Amino acid sequence: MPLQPDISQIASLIGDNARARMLTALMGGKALTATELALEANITPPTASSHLHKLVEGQLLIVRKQGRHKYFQLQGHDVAELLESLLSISARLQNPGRKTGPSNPRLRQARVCYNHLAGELGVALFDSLSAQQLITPSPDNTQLTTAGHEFFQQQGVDFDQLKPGRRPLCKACLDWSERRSHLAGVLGQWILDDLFASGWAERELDSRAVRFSERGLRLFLMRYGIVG
Amino acid sequence: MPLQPDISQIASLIGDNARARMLTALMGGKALTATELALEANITPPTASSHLHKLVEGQLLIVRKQGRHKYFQLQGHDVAELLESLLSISARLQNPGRKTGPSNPRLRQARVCYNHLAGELGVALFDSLSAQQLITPSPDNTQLTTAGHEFFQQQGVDFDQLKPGRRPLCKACLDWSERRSHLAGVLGQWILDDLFASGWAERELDSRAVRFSERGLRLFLMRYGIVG
DNA sequence: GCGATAGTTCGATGGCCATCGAAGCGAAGA
DNA sequence: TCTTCGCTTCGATGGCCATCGAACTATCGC
Repeated sequence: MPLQPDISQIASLIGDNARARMLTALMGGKALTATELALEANITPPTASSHLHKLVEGQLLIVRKQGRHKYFQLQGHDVAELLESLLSISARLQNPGRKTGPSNPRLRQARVCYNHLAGELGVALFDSLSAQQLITPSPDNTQLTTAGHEFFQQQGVDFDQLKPGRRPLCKACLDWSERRSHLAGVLGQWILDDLFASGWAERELDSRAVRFSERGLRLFLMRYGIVG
Repeated sequence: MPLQPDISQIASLIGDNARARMLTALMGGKALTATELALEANITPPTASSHLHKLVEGQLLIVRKQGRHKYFQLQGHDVAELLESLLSISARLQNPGRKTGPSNPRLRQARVCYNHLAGELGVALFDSLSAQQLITPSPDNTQLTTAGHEFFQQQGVDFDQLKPGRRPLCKACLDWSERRSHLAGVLGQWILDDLFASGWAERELDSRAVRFSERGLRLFLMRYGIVG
């Protein structure tokens, strides 16, 4: 039993370029297969297999076998949060001053952060919900107000079905491009899922970017009272 | 200008055992010299010099030259936060289930987290301030209530002198041993500094542990209304 | 100035590990 | 059953990098 946890183990897992690319690819929230991840990291299947084995061993990924495919995904929210904070710091250090965030406008506007919406729109959503007093934040678990509860119930959220397991309903997640909070947690996940389900937006195939349809964007802004 | 920031650079800096030990040593908040850090990491001065050069280059550390000594410290709060979250995850993964936190009771009870108080006492302090409505937390910058403002003014805080620069006055920091919040930010720093200044506690020489005197502990608990 | 101490530079060494090609394995599908 | 596809295992290769000893520079105390 160590006196202090060994940081270097986990850090060195992320510290390899190929593995880092796999992990950031998995920040898109979708489970990806071994070959897809090999493609993403620009390495051959054998190399990828070795890396993935280590990542699973190190408990950063979990794997699900399905037929002859192997689907990998991030182990959990805390891993996603760690990656997000690494992205945040790296962005700041590598873009000295300047405008923060990715040059790719699509990524900056809206992207998936593990299982919820991030980017300009994600931050705007969070701000709007705060301004309307639908959420009342607290440090560890951001709370939904009674007004917020009512609001989301009207939007079709079944709070009984989103059984409050160990995951918090609401949670503030620091956005690496905007450096402000966006909404994570079960509710954040519901909002993103709902976006896709209602056809207002769709995932881009090979990236974390979220593409809104023109109509979808309009309806999204209207529903959540986002101005600007 | 990269489409996504390169995580692996920073992660690999932390991913070396010797460097990781230096960084965690610097979580104590004190600036340390090159030889002290070499001692801490169990390496010879030349090796340490090479590592420290890389850490400064990578903007994780800043260095201050003083005579023939070179004092190193963490570059800033975000670096400290990144390390803290790494500690948190590593602790969970390496102590499967079981009781969280370090086995060293001194470290568990009270330790320095960069520049503020962490551990059981740090968490208890945060809870007590919350319960007394002296702080009212929000996700990005935890606010001081008017009652809290008054309270700390009585304790001798000169809010004019703690000029609100870019750093927030209050801030919730996730504790890696307790998995709950403790108080960071300018005010968190003031509390720790005050602890040392008033002689209620002192740093242990070679670790992050904070040693309270018997009298100091009693006064500390009383001042901040901590029960238990 | 002269020794002592802090830190660096240099070069050599060694080990770890990412990488790949080739071969193996297992599941799907025809 | 044979082929194809997804993934893994094995072995070999190469490169990067942590490490140290020795020599060097700089600063301090005297």
